[in-house]
Parts: sequence; C-alpha cells; structure tokens
Amino acid sequence: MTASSPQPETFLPLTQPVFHIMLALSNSEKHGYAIMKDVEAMSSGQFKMGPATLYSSIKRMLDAGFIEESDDRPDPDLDDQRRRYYKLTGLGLQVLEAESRRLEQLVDLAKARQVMTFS
Amino acid sequence: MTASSPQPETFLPLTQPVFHIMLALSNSEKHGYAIMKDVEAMSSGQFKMGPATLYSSIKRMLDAGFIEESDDRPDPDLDDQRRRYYKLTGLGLQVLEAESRRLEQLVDLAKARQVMTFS
DNA sequence: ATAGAGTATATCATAATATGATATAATATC
DNA sequence: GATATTATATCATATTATGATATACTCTAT
Repeated sequence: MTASSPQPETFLPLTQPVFHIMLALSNSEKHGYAIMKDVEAMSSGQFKMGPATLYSSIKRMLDAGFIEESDDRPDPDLDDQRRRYYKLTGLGLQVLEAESRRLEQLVDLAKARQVMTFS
Repeated sequence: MTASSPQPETFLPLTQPVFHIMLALSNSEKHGYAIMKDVEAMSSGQFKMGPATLYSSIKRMLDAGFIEESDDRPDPDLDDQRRRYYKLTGLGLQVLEAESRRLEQLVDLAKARQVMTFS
C-alpha cells in the first residue's frame, strides 16, 4: 500500500520556472546554479532564469514537497562546498509527469487545430 | 513584403491564462464568457478561469496586439447584445504557434527523459 | 601570488499576474 | 414574475517573477 496521498493533478498547473526546474532535475540531481544553466540550455536559450526566480522557486518547491535537498556529494575533488544539491521527491516526479501530460494534451489540441503549420 | 515586425518568439513564454485563451480562439471567434467555458472544456476541467483572470488577460492581450475585438455578430436571433467578440490577430496566431512549438519541445524532452511512464 | 572571469547562493524592492469576491444587468427557463 | 444562467466589469489582495545588488568562493592564466 504505497500511499500517494494528494493527487498530483491538484498541484497543476505549474508555473514556468517550476516546470523547467523540475525538468532539469528529472535526469539527475543538480545544484542551483547548474539548474539555472541547464534550463537555459534545455530550452535552447528560450527560457532564462535569474537567481531571484531560481531561488524563490526552489524555496516554494521545497515547501510544497516537490524537491528535497540531497546529501549525496560528488567526489571531493569535483565538489564545491558552496553547492546545495536538490532532487525530485516521489511527489515531485508524479507532479512533473502530470504536468507533462497536461501540456501534451494542449500541444495535441494545437496540432488538431492546425495552429502549428507544417508539422 | 508581408512584414511580421517583431519576432513572435520575443513574446514567449505566454502565461497559462493567455495561452489557453489564444487556443480557445484558434478555431473561432468567441466572446469572453464562451472563452471561459471553452477553456475549461478544452482542458477537461483541469484549467478553470474566473472572470477576473479572463478579463484582465484579455485586456493585456488587446494591448499586446494578440487579439482584437471583432465586429462580426451572429444572427440577431442567436446574438446577445452584451457580448464582445474577440479574434486572434496575425501576430497572435504567430505567437500561439511559437508557444505551441516551445511547449512541444518541452514535452518531447520530458518523453526523452521518460518522465511520462507508459507512453 | 594575484588579478579577473566565472561559479554559487542569497535577498531586497518592485513589477507583473492571478484570483476570489462582489456588483450589475440582461437573457432564458420554468 | 421568480430563478438560474449568461455576460461583463472591477476591487482588493495574494502570489509569483524579476532586475539589481551583495557576498564570497573557485579557477585559470599570468
């Protein structure tokens, strides 16, 4: 009986920064600055986040239980003591999945309505 | 020489209400209340908008030139004088397309990272 | 060693958005 | 003609986003 208390859908829609941060964390734990760079790279430079947006979003995500701080540190020679690593929680992953599906539905609708010409 | 002055991408990302409203207008002109109901239906009830969000978003979209008020009225017997109809402008359609593509990229990324299990 | 670029987190003050509540009135239904 | 629904509008507040600034560590090249 693996309880997944609140339904992930109740947390939707995610804000853009939160969705991007969660997507950045979906393949590996990352520290704040790495998330910031990753989001920009992931979105081909279309979505840029400054530190204020990043850290205020992280704080809210911690409070919401979407992410948690991780104690796993890389090899001391590769590490930087200033870093704080974050990872998705079980809830966070569920919410990310739900949001991805929601967006997929919207994209499908846009396609059905031929909003995206030539595709 | 059909100028499309500012690049649609510069307006991204759209906020959730704005994206939903534009998607609602993508298949036909609609009046405010119809947009509100349509957005809810379109999103299978996942996204609900109250009047404050609707009308403040509409105002911003008019200012941004994404939509414009339409003078086309339905048959007088089917009409309701209170209604104000809106339609996408050329810019609005371009922006909607750009945003749809942006979201598609993100969904594709989520899929690549196997965030969406069983699909 | 040290200067400078880049890395890393944090926070302040403000702006932009979103939202519940409420108001008003027309239209439709019973 | 009472009631529910449709329709737009706006106020006041809450939430979120963001540029700017601060602080300090790390890395590279000289």
